[in-house]
Amino acid sequence: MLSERQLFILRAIIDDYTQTAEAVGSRSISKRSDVNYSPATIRNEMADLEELGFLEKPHSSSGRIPSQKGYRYYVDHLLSPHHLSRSDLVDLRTLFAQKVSETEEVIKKSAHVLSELTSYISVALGPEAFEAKLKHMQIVPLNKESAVAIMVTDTGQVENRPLTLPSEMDMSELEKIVNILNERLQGVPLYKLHTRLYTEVFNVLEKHVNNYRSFLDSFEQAVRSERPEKVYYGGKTNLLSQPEFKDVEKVRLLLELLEEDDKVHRMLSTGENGVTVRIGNENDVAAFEDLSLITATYSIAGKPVGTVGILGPTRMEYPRVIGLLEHMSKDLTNALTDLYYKK
Amino acid sequence: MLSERQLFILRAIIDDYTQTAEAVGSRSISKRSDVNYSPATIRNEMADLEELGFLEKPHSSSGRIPSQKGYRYYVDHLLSPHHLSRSDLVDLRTLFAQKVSETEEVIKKSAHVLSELTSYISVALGPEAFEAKLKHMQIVPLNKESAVAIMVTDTGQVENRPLTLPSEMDMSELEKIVNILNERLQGVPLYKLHTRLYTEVFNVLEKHVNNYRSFLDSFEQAVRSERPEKVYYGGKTNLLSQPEFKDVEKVRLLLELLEEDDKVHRMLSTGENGVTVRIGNENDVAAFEDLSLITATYSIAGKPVGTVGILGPTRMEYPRVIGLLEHMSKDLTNALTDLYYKK
DNA sequence: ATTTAGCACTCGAAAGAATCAAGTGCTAAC
DNA sequence: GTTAGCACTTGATTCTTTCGAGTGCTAAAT
Repeated sequence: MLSERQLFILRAIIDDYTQTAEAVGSRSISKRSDVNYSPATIRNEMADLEELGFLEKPHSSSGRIPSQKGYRYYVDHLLSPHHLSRSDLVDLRTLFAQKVSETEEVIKKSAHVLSELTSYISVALGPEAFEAKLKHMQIVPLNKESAVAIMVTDTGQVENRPLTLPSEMDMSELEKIVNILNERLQGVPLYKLHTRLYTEVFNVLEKHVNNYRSFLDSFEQAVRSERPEKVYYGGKTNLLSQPEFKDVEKVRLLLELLEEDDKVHRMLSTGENGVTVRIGNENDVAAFEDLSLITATYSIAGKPVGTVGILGPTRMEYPRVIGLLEHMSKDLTNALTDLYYKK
Repeated sequence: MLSERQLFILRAIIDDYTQTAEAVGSRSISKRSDVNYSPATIRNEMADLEELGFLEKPHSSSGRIPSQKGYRYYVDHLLSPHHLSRSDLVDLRTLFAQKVSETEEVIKKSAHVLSELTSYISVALGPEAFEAKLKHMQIVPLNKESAVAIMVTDTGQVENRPLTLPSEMDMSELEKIVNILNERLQGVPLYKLHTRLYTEVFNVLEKHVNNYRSFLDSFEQAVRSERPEKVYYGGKTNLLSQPEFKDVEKVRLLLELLEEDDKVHRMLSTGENGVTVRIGNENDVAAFEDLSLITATYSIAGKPVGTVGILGPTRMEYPRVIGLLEHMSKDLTNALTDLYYKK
């Protein structure tokens, strides 16, 4: 068990290092006005903390920096529930004071504000259209051969897919098909559409439409084609000002990773609900070695649908970032739920 | 006027520097098998070329590098119409051999292929939906208050905007409105929609619909809200491997600029048709000082609608990149024209 | 039994000096 | 007009030196 004083010193070192990015020496802590121990005493404690794995030394005669274990302890045990500063609150409030009219826009803006506020990189996953249910379907023919299928979900998202029409299909027939599709598929989640097509629609179509076979094939393909999930970033360049990225090679590795949306997507959608903190190697990605990722989920009508997060150096301002994300997550949940379920 | 030999030397220096990124000395040129002059002779010519402004020296005792004027001369006068290498052609052909089914996807892929092929950054502007004409309009109500307006253009693009419904509007009325809108607005370019609304639709709506006023207001706003144009990038991190970007600060400036889509958009949409080469400062952007931007436009049915480009170091492989872009521009034009206008 | 002053020691960062290699410009010879 | 020869310039690299911040340990003070 760590003594009161050890806790104090650990916290002091993390706070200091968070700001300066330089190893913290015993003297600089001892000089703080709320400290009455001599540098020597503090050195002894530091040596103990190092032995316990909470601190480490970049080289043998330097000050200490927190280890990953140190940060972990700090986040798990030393973090008082953080109250956001007045100005942070104001910034968040103005964001959500604007009339929210479209999901994508809100997510983008949230990511932007988060990165502005923190000077770190923010990431956001849009709400998964996938689970949403079909509200209305429309097929608009463009010419004899091609058309666009449009699907509107109950959450107001619009998906559109190009479609090839069988050569001998006339307008009235197409209209009939659309009616049948709407009748049979309303309320079906998008990801189930293509299976339902055969169980629900096939035989009805068979009865009423001549050329149903080739149409159905092309339609099924259009419906099936999965959209890769979108990842939104804010302030991708912010980290470049941080001293841990003075090396271009590191920058390249990180930015290359961030361009692979699917990897990032997998990393963010952990399934866990609420705020999650992953420090350094806990991310299982080499490029994140000295980065931490903090994520929070947001929901629509009680169902978690997306994630916002902050990617910063391991020495990031945990309390503030966690506070911000908690708050942002709540605001997003409210705004989106309002948007789709207001009566 | 430059002598035959001067032209040869200028070209040799540019070709060499393009590959090595190191100042070129007289000896290394003289050693080439197709050269019979001694280093001293070449030094004399180099001194003349420098005086004329085509070459410069990083420092007094180093070899020469091409100046911006040198590159400009090279591009304008020294470039033989470039034939693409077999492997480049193959890569492009396989890209367009796949069935093209959606605009955005094609543009994205094109950008990706370009950056892969060149190891530079590729940029692409999607086709402007703005000029396209309305083919069909649909309004899908989500609940009592909100709806989504969907506009399909004759080029197959789908735009959707959220909409607030007046509180006392029933379904039959909405249907009537949609019919009127379609009847009156079909064939109108999207960017003219909101003006036409008042000249064409206002008085008809007045006659047939009770609650037309507040609906029209909200609809007009939805239609007016301009979508910021999208810019697609490929290989944003490619340049980081180039020696001109060993300095993180430069990287930051560039990447920050690239995040401002509107600026990039303006830079790319010059109005000029065909292939354009802008070298270094010709771009009027500080961050592009040692970068060149080569762009080419692509068209749908003869009308230029978008741009693809390559951003690389000034010492880029001009002939190859120009060849690639010319080719890509033609392929894109064909693919997209096919997509929308095939009979 | 803690705490602290004192001091030798360690190590990286910064500054300076020495060396090297590539390349030039100029002069004089071909 | 061309070229060999040579003194000279300059950035890059490597090695030293110096400096300062900080440690660990011992012994004295509380």
